[in-house]
Amino acid sequence: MFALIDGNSFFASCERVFRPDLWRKPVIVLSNNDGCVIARSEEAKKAGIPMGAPFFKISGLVERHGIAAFSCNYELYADLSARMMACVASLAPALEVYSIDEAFADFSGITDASALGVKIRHRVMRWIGIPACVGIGASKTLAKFSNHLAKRNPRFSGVCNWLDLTETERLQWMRSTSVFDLWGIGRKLGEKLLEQRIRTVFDLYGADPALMRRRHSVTVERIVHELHGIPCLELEEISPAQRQVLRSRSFAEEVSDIGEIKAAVSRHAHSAAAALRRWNGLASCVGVMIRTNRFKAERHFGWDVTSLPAPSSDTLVLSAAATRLAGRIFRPGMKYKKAGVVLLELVDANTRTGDLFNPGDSERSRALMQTIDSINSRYGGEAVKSAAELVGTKWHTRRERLSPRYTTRWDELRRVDAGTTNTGFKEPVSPRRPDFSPPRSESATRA
DNA sequence: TCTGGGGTCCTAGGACCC
DNA sequence: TCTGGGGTCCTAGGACCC
Repeated sequence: MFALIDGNSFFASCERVFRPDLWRKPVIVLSNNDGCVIARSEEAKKAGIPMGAPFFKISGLVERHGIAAFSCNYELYADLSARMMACVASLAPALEVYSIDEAFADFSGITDASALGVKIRHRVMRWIGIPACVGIGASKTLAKFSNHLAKRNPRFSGVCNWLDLTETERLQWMRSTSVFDLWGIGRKLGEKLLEQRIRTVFDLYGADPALMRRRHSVTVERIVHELHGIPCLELEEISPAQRQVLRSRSFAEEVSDIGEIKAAVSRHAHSAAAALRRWNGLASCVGVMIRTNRFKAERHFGWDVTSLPAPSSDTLVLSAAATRLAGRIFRPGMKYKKAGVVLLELVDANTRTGDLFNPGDSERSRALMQTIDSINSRYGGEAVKSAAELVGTKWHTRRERLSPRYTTRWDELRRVDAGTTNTGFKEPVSPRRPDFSPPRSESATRA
């Protein structure tokens, strides 16, 4: 038996944790460069904000409905996510953290799964301040589907256990849900299924698994089995080693100066190398991409890869290779809008077989990287950076609506002045959620 | 004016091996 | 005249996920 625990409108909910004045108000979170909508609270959905909408196209709607719009505060979300996962793990030890806002749990052998689901949901709300839903089923796909139902139907109160439903209810829910809403069915597959008159989850449930494999792929066959409660996917408590690290960002403005392009590439190389060192990895290859605005007629997509003499996690080595590539693919006169760095063919530094003639990163390099990492972890990600990154500002990312990193920076802590009248900390105007409201003392402690 | 970022998996086809 | 069978590895492209 599997459970799927999923934070509701996760990024939007994170923005509300320290802003009770925004409870029950429409909230949206924007992608990097304040580009598109990537998270919406229920109220924002009701106001008609579509997922993925470019911000500039909906700014009228935002204005009219008084919607609070935030730049993406990834540092905050990652920290609240880690806290949420630890909280879930306190009740469900066998956990697979599937994404920033969801986790699968092994519920096998649990006598009252629904009660445990309710308990998890309440604890996550009480301890972290994030509303979550729980779906329970005999396969991951059914747990996902149940979670989907729990999110959309108030009658489940946030927890849906497929095993508790009657056969009639199950068929009803499957008949009334589009096949596009299933985990693993995207736009293309959904359209192909539609051509064969497979419209609802029920239609796919009734399809022949072997035929689905022949017509589509083994993944669709698995979904059919999983809908019947035959699990084809296991809980992966230990995530397999990462195969690549990619860092890329759009620029606030178009850039045609090679110095500025190299500054951006250098930044991404530093960030990617730091990510690599976090799990003690080494990269054998480095790739660089630069791209003009994809919505304009004049286009150039530059891309090249190089392999290193020896696998490395040294920021200086990786960044030198990356900026060299950038110089090679750059075309003078083009206006670039995005740059990225990829680290490929990753190996684990602990288990790698060394090369007699190419020892790779020296002791000195390792010590230097360790020092940089500890300074950056204490004073913020970019406290130590390379001089190349100081060139230009057009390539910086636009983030005009950024909230404080309440939980990871001392100087951005939520400030509460006790005993004064004007605290800047507004109590929620509307009543709180009745089943969730934490006791006053606890919410004060959290803040 | 303005349009995101970071991943993985599966399949088909070609190259190559014995 | 006649020209097999079985396998792996790699890559590109497509599709999916959040």
